[in-house]
Amino acid sequence: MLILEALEEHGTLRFTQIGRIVSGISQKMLTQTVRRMEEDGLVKRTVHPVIPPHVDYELTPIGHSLSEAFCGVWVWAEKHRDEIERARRAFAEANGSKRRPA
Amino acid sequence: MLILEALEEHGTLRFTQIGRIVSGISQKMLTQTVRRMEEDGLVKRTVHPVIPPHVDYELTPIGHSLSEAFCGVWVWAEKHRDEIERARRAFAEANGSKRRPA
DNA sequence: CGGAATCCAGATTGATACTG
DNA sequence: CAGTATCAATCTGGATTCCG
Repeated sequence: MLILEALEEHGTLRFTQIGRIVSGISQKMLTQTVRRMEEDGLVKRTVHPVIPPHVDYELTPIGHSLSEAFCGVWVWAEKHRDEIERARRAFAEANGSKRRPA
Repeated sequence: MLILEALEEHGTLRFTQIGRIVSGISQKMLTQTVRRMEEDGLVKRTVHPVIPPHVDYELTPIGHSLSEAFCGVWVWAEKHRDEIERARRAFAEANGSKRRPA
């Protein structure tokens, strides 16, 4: 989802640019994920045969449509994140104390 | 997502009923998932102290809202499933043959 | 019925080193 | 720059058994 959103917002990006935007991802996971997205037809991968190598990634129409589909979830997450956090703490306080008494 | 949709469509359900609707899920995963959903405040879990035990699950308002948020993804998946499948086969034929020559 | 506890094979992932 | 290859550690999920 993060890569999807990165490409949705920034348009065409290079490998390391995606890596910087989706900070915390290992280059292995980045490679695997963009490859799978390419397989699925969500992204187009363009290799420019120059030295040093230059590879561009951009969303396909299907990729864009998935990004839009996820928009609702994205908005939901932002909106309810705090509420979820509170629910977790409330649950921990109600049930956790019975399992891990002081 | 499957559990969420099951509860969204059928309303209140019992443990084994969810298991039947979400067929293929192990009871371990079912337990884990409904527990996490309960922790997150997405579902309400009601235990009726009778023998044999009777436990009901239903979505909370937040759970319903998440279900709605996922609706777009759900529709997208149905709509583009075939397209994704085709893209995968096309990719396999274009690239796989170079790595695994006949 | 609705779980909890245990065991275990296999999938994921990060870290690291190497390459054209 | 944009990867690939490999190892090790972790995490996951399924199967099984037991319980009130």
